[in-house]
Amino acid sequence: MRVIKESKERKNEILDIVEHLFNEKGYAKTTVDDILKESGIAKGTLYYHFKSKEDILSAMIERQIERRKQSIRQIAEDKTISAAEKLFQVITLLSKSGTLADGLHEKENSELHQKSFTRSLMRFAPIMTDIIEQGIKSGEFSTPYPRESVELLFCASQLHDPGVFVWTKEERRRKVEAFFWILELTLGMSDDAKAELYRLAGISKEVSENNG
Amino acid sequence: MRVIKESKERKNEILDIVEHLFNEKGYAKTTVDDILKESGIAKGTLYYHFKSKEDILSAMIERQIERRKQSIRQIAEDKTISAAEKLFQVITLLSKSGTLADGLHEKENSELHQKSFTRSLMRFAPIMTDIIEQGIKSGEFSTPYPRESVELLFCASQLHDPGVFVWTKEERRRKVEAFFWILELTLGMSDDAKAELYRLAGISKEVSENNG
DNA sequence: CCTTATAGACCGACGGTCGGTCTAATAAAT
DNA sequence: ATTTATTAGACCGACCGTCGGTCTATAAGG
Repeated sequence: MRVIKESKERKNEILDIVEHLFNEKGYAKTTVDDILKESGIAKGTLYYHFKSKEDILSAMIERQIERRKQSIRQIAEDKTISAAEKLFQVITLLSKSGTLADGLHEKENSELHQKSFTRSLMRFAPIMTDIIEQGIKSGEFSTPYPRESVELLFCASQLHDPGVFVWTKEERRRKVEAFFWILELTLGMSDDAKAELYRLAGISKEVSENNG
Repeated sequence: MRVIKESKERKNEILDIVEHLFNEKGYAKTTVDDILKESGIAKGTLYYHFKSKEDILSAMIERQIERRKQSIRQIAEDKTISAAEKLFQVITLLSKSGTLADGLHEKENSELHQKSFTRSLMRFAPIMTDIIEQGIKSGEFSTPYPRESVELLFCASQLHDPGVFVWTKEERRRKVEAFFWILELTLGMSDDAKAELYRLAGISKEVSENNG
């Protein structure tokens, strides 16, 4: 019965399970006993590793963010592609599965959503700002407020999160269009950069369509 | 002890009290018993008028939104001022006391915040879009996406909500600057409109300074 | 004028859920 | 031998929500 694992390993195991549970039933509706049942550990064990249910949530979000941060950083440091393409890749990455946790169409997940949103912005914005500044140096972009533009775009992405707002197909199409339009405008994209963005967006149109 | 009132009246009385309590302690940390104690009614009475704690939250938010909607509509229908000034007045109105409820510097108010945010956007955006379209007709603004621009600006206002993000004074200054810059850009403001906006923003600079 | 009835507002003890604590025993690792 | 990880689950207390019953007002019937 008794299996001993390193704290790190056990923690990750628990986080795997709550990630699954929270995304399925939502944070509030997942009880601690659910987590226990699913992971087959005792209550004492859970509270040995985490100090509260919310602590588990924070840890899960932090882990998710850290993973994405690595992916984003990798894109940002890629020397073989333009800033415009980097930006596009990051947007694609983030729009996959909402900005945050997977498929929480549920309301009531405000805690998860809110926490994930603010933490993501704080952690991703600096890297994305780097990308914009690379683009400014290379002449692709031109804006007096790179950081603030990134933050704005980040906020705007909430509009496309089906867990927050529900739109019709047509509304969604318009909103995606508008998003790209605002992107060009606020970043002051050069004609070349625009062309590249549209080329990329054209190729993988699924991005905007999967997102509902 | 027993005082009998009409349902409407009692409901409003309760909503007055929860408005106060939720803004002071937050939704999650306010217990139903707190509401009872503060309003001097019994539990059964509360649940006679509302079906759940969350129902109370919804009702409170709905009432707040309805009030603001009246104010915004009034501004939108004012025939004596320009669209630029209308927009400015609406922004001022909304930024007063955050986008939503007053002074919830607390985290953990995600429920209140989230609900209020989405409901506000859905209810206010149409009226604000009207204002933009008036501005387009009068030549003050020019944009292919009036509705989407409004939504974007609305989302962006979260960045200035001290209950969501905490910035230094300098950061906040920059963000307000950036906000106005993006406003001009996305709405395609004419030089006249820009000038008017800056005149108005200059006069009541307190707006951006009170907001922290 | 005096009962009787009906409805709607009101009451508060109680039930059930859920997060979190505590204890006491135990096994593996160092 | 001490520390670290684990187990099992009884127990606690805070909370939300329910339920049976009560009070008041107004109206109808005698």
